[in-house]
Amino acid sequence: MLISTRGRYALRLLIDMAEHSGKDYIKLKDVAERQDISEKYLESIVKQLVTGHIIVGLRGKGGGYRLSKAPDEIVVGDIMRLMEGGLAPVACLENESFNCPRMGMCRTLNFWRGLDDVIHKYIDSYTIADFMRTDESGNDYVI
Amino acid sequence: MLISTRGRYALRLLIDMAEHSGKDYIKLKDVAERQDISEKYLESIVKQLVTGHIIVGLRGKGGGYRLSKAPDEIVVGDIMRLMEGGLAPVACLENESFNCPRMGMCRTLNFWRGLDDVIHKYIDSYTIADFMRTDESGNDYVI
DNA sequence: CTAAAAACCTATTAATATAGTATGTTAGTT
DNA sequence: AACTAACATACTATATTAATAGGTTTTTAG
Repeated sequence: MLISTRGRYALRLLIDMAEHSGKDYIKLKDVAERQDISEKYLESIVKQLVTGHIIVGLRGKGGGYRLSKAPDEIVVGDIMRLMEGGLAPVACLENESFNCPRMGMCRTLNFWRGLDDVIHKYIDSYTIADFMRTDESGNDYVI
Repeated sequence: MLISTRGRYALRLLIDMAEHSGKDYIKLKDVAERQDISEKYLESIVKQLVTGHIIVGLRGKGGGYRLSKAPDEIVVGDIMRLMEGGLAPVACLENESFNCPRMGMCRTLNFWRGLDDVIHKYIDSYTIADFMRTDESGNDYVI
């Protein structure tokens, strides 16, 4: 599994926030309810997004979260890399610490790099805006 | 991690077998040594490849394994799907049993399907022959 | 000024997958 | 008959995932 619940939930959360953004801050409780995701689990996801400067939190009564930039500036690839801590399809590409001794002579390394490329290219071609409802018909489907 | 050691090792094993194939059957012990992979662990991988009709085993002295078809007929995508048991990048696409209740209204499903597509398209564009050494210079690199 | 609300923080846990290891048994060759 | 190599089954340590639990801090509203 390349993408875990953290990445998927983060995406749904951000789309939800983008669609419900107005003057007020958005409460996690509301998102959790609408998206049917455990509020407590969402908290840990949201924390990461705050650290990554994707969203901003405001404490206290009347507080909540808001996006730190426009939906069309939030690249899905950035969210996934943030939430999953990298997105390497194979261990060889994950980090420096792996440091495979076969690196220099490996026949398959470039193949994996190519796979890594197509994945990042794809997810970097989408922003949160691409997932938002474009009309007011109440149509929840993206065709 | 989309691809585990099983998928990676299977690929290296098949490339190794393709390059060392002659009239004799290839012994697992030799592949394990050349590739520096535990022979016992390779056994479990090889078992899956036999079941999947990618390679054929011959018991007894002088036995071993051989490819069941030409290297350029062995598609890497088929190997990965066999070894990893599917290759879904997200749980939603994995199997019928997951059966997400949001399937019908999910805003992100098509995005994940697209990701799934680019992954399969990429790995299906390679065969074992693409990894084999083309000259006799002893050059182990694929540029 | 106090109570409520909401973000923020830290620790724990059940379940599952991964990457092997260990110990055999069966079949076929020399 | 001895040897070899595939084939088979069971076990294990470690890590990750997907949460849950229970609390603390900050801020606004009444």
